[in-house]
Amino acid sequence: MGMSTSTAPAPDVPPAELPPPLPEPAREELRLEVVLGALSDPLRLTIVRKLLLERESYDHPCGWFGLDRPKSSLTHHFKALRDAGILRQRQYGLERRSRVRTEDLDARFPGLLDLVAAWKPVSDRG
Amino acid sequence: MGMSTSTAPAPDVPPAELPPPLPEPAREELRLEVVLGALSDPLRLTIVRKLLLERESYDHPCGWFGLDRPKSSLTHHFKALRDAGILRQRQYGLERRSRVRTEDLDARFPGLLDLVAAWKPVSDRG
DNA sequence: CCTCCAGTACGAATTAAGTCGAACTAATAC
DNA sequence: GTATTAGTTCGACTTAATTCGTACTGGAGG
Repeated sequence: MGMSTSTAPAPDVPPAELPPPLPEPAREELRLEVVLGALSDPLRLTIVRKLLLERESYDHPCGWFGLDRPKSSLTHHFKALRDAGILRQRQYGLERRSRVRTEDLDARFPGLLDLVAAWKPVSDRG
Repeated sequence: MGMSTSTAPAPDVPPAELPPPLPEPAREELRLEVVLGALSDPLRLTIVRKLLLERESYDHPCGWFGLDRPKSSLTHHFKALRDAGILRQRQYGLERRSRVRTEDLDARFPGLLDLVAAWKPVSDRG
């Protein structure tokens, strides 16, 4: 824990100064109907759930999800999630990393993210 | 519970035998993405919220909500809510009364209805 | 410089959802 | 029987969302 220096900007755990978040709605601006609408899509549920379940490491770039869709489609869905206030995205060089705005969402819509984390897509219902 | 007769079918508190529910998905068939999609509409949120907050009396017919929309639009939205598994509807003579499937929804998606009950439309924030 | 790479921006095609009028049905009252 | 009433069904229209190809941007490495 005392090992601070300015030598190595680690790629996964960025040092104190992060790139600024891309434009996003403030916590008070979050609207339930918009958030629910953004989450009513299986692909986007997959994205958010995966971020929730595997967030031990830091933010994740768009390709990390292994989604079999063209890039322009992914841009569209990530933007929908960011516009709804569900994801925060930061630019790290070339890649744009995403994380779930858990604090804001838990504050405004408590319990909602638990539902997303518990969700299972149709293909793997047991 | 020994007071059964066939004399007085009360209009608001129907006796033991209710009309059967209109076709609806079973509890196990409820899908989060479908439920969220159905709730991502302000008018439908209004309907469900109103039912949740003023459910002291029994099921409510479509006109009770005082929604300023043509009847065919209301049919559309009530059907969307029923198909998603959010409302249960029963036919009482001419009118079709609705209630929220609170038990099923609380079982499958705990906390979700609390979010709906706490929702406020844009027009009356602040 | 040029190349590679992650992702965006634009635009067009498709698909889905919402809106609503008009005709209809079915229960109740007369 | 007729009239009224609550709600449906159909169909057409409008609007919004999704999908994705192509062209583009902007940083990193040679």
